[in-house]
Amino acid sequence: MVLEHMSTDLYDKISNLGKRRGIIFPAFEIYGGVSGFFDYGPVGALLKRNIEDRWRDFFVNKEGMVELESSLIMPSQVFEASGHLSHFTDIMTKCTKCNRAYRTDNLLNELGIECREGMKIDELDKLVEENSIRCPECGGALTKSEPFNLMFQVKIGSYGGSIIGYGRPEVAQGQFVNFKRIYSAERERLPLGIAQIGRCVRNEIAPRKGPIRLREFTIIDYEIFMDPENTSYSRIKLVEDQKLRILPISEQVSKTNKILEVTIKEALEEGIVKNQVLCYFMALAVKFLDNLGIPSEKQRLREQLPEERAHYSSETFDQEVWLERWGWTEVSGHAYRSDYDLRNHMAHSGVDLRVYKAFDQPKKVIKAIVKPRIDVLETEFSREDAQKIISLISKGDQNIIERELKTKGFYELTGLPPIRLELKHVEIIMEEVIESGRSFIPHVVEPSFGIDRIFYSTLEYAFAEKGNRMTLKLPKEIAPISAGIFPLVSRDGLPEEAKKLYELLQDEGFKVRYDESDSIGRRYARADEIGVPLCITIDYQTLQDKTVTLRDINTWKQIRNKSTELPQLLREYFKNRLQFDELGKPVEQRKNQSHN
RNA sequence: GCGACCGUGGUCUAGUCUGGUCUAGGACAAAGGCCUUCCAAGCCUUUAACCCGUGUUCAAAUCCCGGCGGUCGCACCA
Repeated sequence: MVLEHMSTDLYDKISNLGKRRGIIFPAFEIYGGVSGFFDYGPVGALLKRNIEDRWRDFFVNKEGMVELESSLIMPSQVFEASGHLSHFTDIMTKCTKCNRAYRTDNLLNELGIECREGMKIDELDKLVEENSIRCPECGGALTKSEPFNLMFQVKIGSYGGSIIGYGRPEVAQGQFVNFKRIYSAERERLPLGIAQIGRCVRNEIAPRKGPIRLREFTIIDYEIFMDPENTSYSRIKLVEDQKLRILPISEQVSKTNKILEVTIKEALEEGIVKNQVLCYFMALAVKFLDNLGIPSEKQRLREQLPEERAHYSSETFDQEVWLERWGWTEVSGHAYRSDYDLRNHMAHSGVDLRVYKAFDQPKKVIKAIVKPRIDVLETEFSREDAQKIISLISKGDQNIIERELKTKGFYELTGLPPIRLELKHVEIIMEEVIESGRSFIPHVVEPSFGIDRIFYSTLEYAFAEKGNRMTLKLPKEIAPISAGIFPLVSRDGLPEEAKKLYELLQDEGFKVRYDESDSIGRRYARADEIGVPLCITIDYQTLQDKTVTLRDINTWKQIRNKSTELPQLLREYFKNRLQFDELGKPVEQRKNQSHN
């Protein structure tokens, strides 16, 4: 989608506002800036924190789940196990003539030369040479390939013997490496959701699109560990009828791109979404953004095409939001990660990360015991090989060996070379044992949110203009400042009275701002720009009866009530138990008399 | 990383083609004061910019080169 911006668009307006009011702006501006880095100013930091707290409330507190805060820098072993070291490293080649850079494997694939995943640099270069491949753009010769890693590498420790670490490109690995500890601290329950809000770094080649694609950003990764044999989520009953807007693979392949509007119940029944847990949290994600003021009709859940999905994931959806300049933009991803991560950490660390779950009742299980017949083996194989075979049998899954021998008549032992084990080589004894439970690696459903993108989307949907005035119509729950406290004029004791109320509300835990400079209208306008939902004005009547006026950011309506009532009333108002109109008696709109 | 276009106070811009009249003009914003009984009123004062670095020239915001940054397109975004 190509959008022409002859005039300033929403992004321009928001980046101006962001700079002027200390919301969000490019980092290191005094040194010319570095692309891919943005800083949050005083107002932005508050808003971002409120959005994160909102997320906590939705996904952690209300779901009875837990939170983790793990290290940003992790040793290389973590990323060897997670696959990031191989997958986040692109092997690139450059044209010596026009300087264009290519991923060597992509270049080969495009030219119909097959190369398998994880090929070494030498092997790729050899293919380039053998097929005498040159720059597809200008025909120039290509350089030797070099690895380009999207992860920031750091040396841990300063003297010799330091170890290599990386800045995490996602926070999720923290949950996996700490799984065992948290699982036991949380009394060994499944499903167990472990959330983490944290900074991540990726050394992107060419970050663009303002705060949409950053080199340092905040991610919320939420790992929901569950028993693969029980992937139901009881709370789904509560939201069955919620509508989801889904763009399935089929609609993308056929290029019709029609968004299906289905209830959660239908989505699951019709297999549009296969995993119940995944579906539940996607629905919650839609609700969450809706709660931030991003209407659900401006969102969609796009199913990732098989080629864009991670190889271990059987289904992945992106939650996308419509942004004026960039169209549909991913703000969260929802992936079924199977047991991939824990399995790999288990293999690399050697630590058993399986969980044990007792059966309701101990079960009688028929177990096969495969006993090698040493006499037969030794006549057919050398003594050494026979020993190897015996060892391999004992390490293998006896039930599987038994089943294969009985159905196929042989079982292939994975030695080098593979050895064909036949029924005559063993004696099979079926034994009845009592098992009280089973061990397994939990499977994981991962909703993952890009907070900076959600932050920007929230601003875009809150932004409103009235004449030459701008207003951030943020939901009051996430407003950076809850109320502005203004004396109508800066004399006659009104400032003193206003400051009393300011301190009272501060003491009561509200985020409030006091302002007495310029006309009252100008102060309202300033407050509107940073999304202050309520402006409280102290006027001459306050001096007589202690009542103040409250003005609503959206309607400009005013009501009047006693200032001593405010802490209680505001608390209810910000919890959404009271509407603005219920905060006091309406005030007639006044005309400005002084300016006539 | 490649290509095109672009970079002037806090924000938006005029000026760049055709070097000097620009120690840079305007609008809005901001700070201080006066005034002020409800939606950016008015008056006074103040702050404040040519992205960075070379070069060409008597003279550079303006022209050349390099860097950094931005937008768009391509590529990248397991």
